[in-house]
Amino acid sequence: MLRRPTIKDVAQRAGCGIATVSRVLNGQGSSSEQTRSKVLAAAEALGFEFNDLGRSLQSNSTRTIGCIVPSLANPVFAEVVQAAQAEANRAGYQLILACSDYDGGLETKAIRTLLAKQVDGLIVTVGDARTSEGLELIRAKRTPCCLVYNTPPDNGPGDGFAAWTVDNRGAADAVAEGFARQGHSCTGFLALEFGRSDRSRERYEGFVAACARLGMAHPVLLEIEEQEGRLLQLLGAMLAEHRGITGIFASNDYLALAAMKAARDLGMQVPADLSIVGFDGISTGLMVEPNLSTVVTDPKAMGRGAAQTVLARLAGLEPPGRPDPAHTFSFRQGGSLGPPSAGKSDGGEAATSPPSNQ
Amino acid sequence: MLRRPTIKDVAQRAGCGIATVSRVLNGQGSSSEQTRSKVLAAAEALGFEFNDLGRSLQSNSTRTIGCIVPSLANPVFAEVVQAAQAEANRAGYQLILACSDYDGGLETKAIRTLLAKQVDGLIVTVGDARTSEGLELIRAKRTPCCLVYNTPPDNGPGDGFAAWTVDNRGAADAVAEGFARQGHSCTGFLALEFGRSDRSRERYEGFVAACARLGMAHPVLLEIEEQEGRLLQLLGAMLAEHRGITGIFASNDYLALAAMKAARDLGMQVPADLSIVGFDGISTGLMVEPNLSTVVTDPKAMGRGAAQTVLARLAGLEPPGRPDPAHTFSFRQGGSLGPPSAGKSDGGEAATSPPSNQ
DNA sequence: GTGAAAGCGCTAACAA
DNA sequence: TTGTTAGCGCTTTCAC
Repeated sequence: MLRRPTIKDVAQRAGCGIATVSRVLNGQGSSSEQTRSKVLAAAEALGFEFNDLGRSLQSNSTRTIGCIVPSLANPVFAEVVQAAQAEANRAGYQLILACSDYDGGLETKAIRTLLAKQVDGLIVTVGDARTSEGLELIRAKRTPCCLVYNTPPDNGPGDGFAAWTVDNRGAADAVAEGFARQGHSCTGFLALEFGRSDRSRERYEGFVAACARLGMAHPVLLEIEEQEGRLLQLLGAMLAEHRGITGIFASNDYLALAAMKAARDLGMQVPADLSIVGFDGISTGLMVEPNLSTVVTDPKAMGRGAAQTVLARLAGLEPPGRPDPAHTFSFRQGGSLGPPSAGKSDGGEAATSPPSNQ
Repeated sequence: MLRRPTIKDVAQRAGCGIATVSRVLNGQGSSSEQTRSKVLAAAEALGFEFNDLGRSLQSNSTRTIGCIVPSLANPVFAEVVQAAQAEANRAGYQLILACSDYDGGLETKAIRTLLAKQVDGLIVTVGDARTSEGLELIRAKRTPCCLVYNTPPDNGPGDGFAAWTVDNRGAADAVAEGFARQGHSCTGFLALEFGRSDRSRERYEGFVAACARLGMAHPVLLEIEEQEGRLLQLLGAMLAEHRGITGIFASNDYLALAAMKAARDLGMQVPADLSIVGFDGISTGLMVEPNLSTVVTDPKAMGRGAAQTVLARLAGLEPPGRPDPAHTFSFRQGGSLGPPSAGKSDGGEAATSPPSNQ
């Protein structure tokens, strides 16, 4: 027989009813030592394991939490997921993961699928909390949900959702101040999935506002279109085009590291010819020379916090308190941020490489 | 009413039977334009969505594939997962992910859970394919499964499993030859989760054998116990203890990068005082100075291949052919591997840390 | 073209 | 202590 044994098979073999099997194997209710051992023996002999489908259908709970992040390629989300999973497991829940690949369509589809699978809760980073269709679905179904790294807007689908997030604007402010302190004025904001990430947008907007406040030039938006191998070339071309810039704020550390490499390949010195600041605080940033200046966040705490929030709601308990926005990040000054070299700070061009004249 | 609408509610509202609703909403069987629109309207009005639990229980298929990897912190596995997910989605399957954290107990538990959830197939990297309990469970249940990065042993639980993997021994061979070509003899093998990873073990064994064959000294096994922040310190201490070593083969790129950093902090030059070779070929290895020498693998291809293999079995088709072992990796020579400096090549210890004289 | 009913594997209420 | 039974939401015969 190829069919997996069911509780019925066990009951038959043990010579008892299925309810008895359920009771014994679940350790609930009472049973005589007699039948206990008979059931145990039968289950063992058959290699019986419960089928969660039946159980979940009956109990109206899957003990499962869905998790959706844009990508696992970004170690930040990998950490969020790992931390959330650890927390969920501790509470006897299983995490089901899906990636949206920064694609709104996939995001909606993934949320729909997880909802159909009757996940008990959801931990989600959406592309844009103001417009996400998926969030509408979650709200309609009233499934407990916590956002991660998204800021819930005052209206739109994300409104009213719990969230563990980073104060992107405050962080961008700190970065702008870092640049100002070193005497930079002409800066750029480098982003990869800009327009598909509300985090990126918030960081950019915050940076623009802070630069204005500090009397610096309006930052240039440096948007990278694709990836896959060509990233360094694209970055190189972009840097070559914007020689006037003395400082770059990258929307994540990976991009920042790539920019450092691209600059080096162009014969530029970091930070003398170009200062670079990242975002996230991934550990690799500490392994390069010079160290990466960056905004350090705590993705583990975010993942854990979000999981606890959902878990608490499932258990009918008070959710954990969230950190003060000002403590959701810290600015780490590293070697990649320094004063611009004399020739560059006043908008001139010290490092002329091919011929250029801005 | 808080309860989610079921097919029954839709039927009631549309004034028809549940079978009709099922047919209309699934687009199967025939139905009059009349009832069609009535059902559609009712479903729309109620915001009805199917509950996969009932469907799966009935159809004996969840259109779900389980995936278990040791950790997402290693970008290699993150890529495997992303690729496998993309492939599964293309075929209308959803990936359910779990991480074992390099813990055998968690690994078994995760496999048990996924099996109980009735995943249709499994894509798995286990700690050790020779001893994994989880693989026994999978085999007992006859769930289609493909290993990734594990080598299926000739006996033990993993025996007979399909696998997409890297020729670890061959790769270790190439690394040893790389060291030999540069004149190294005293080397070390650096590993983090050694003993919890059969990949690591195979790489080490292959390296030992190759060094012997090439007339080099027996490599020192440099095992790191914990992580979390203290990694660089531990590495530093370890490097300081083994000054005689001129080359290190790290079991993954992250460790290799960390070792480069630790060496630099000790005032050592890479590669003059210490050559370093990694494993995996993550992109960050190209962003440091000097470039990381490493064994480049193709985790995306592994994930995709494993998914295709499982999917093919589910569809009753021929699985895709796997690559020739010799083409599962390529050795990339980078700046982190060079000839040892004169003072060090003959086993002495020229570089006595702080004060140094080469 | 349509609906009644059986049944997927399980739990829980109720009877015995 | 134990077995019978209803029913979770769905698909799928099989009559009508």
